[in-house]
Amino acid sequence: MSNDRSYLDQLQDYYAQHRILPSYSTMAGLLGLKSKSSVAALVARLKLQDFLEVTPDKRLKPGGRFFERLLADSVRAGFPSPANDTQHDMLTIDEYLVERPSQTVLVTVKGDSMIDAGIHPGDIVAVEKKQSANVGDIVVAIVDNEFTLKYLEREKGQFVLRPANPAYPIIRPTGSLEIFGVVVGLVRKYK
Amino acid sequence: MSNDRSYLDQLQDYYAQHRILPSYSTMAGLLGLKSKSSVAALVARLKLQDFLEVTPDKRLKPGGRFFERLLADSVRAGFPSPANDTQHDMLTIDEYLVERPSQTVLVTVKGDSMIDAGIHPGDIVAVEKKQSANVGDIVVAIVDNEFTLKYLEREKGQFVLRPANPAYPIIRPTGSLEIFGVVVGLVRKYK
DNA sequence: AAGTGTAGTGAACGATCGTTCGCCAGTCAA
DNA sequence: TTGACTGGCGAACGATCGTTCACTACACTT
Repeated sequence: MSNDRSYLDQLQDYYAQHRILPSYSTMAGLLGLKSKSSVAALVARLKLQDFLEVTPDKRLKPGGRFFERLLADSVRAGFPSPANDTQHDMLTIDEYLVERPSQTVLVTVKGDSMIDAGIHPGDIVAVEKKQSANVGDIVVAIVDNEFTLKYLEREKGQFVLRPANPAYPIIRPTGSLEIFGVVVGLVRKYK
Repeated sequence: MSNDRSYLDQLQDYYAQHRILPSYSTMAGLLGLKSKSSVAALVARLKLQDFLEVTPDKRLKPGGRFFERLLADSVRAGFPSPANDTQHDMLTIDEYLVERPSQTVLVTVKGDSMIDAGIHPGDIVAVEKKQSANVGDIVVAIVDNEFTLKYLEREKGQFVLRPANPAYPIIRPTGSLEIFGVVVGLVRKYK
């Protein structure tokens, strides 16, 4: 039923507060239902719509569509136009950017060698640590014992590091190229 | 023990995958521990360090520091530094970027009118809602009932909206200028 | 060598979990 | 009016949960 929508809303609120899903009985209390079996039925319905899933060990977890926000939320927030392109299926920026926390490090950008890629000095990039990268990726390589942020490109069968700034030279590493990780995200704070 | 750190890493990875915390027994399997009581002890330790908390109904949930990320120095801090002490710089992206959550909205950038400011289409800007802004700020204004992302400038005593792209014209609003909010942050996800 | 503290083990226990089933009330179409 | 459908209720059930406790193994002190 369409009532499921408001139930889902409350679940989303709970999740936003606690970052986990409640048990069936606390769900019942939360949603105003008086029986766990009602909750079970609701959960079954939400699972069918991909709002909820279960882990391999049968624990309840948010599904693919769980983080969809209602258009009404935006409208309520005072948006003048019903532009759906302002929608975000996102709760926190961290979870949006970082998929493998244990392998991810934040690095403050120094210098303007990647300025044409929209990466400014002072920006913070999220770097996922791994040795392999694809051509075209923005990578953090280790050159002269320092982090270097560049495009990874291939030139005559060799990997090179290309800055996004014509004032800087392409770096052609002698011997092997030590790659620290791949840039998966960027964060900039203004003011 | 410093081993707790690697346990926490695995917990964070699990959470990033599933968006929930596992039960003690699946934790044991995940971490290579053979007893739930080991997990209980670990959880108790992590709770003391504010990495984990419990909800009012005694469910385990991520704590305040659960989403902290390592902020590496540009000079080779030696990320694989295993035993290096606990005192690394930590940063929580959301707290870093969003200071007033209730007043802040995320908006996806459309068009390339701010490209020279390093704001690309598809990027997400964090907008703090308020009517007042300073000259030089990047603001979200409402023009013709649509959002517009531009620099706020002053020209002959009048406010104007200046794009960061020579291909676009400066917008000189007729009458008053309606400002939706000020851009306080930018987020970009690669790949 | 004895003592102290710190993970980790393994078993037991009551509490809580999510499931299941029968039943009820309202809605809607035939 | 009947019958099918839907959402919710309440109770019962076995499975799993997290806790607790006694014990082992190892690393440091002193």
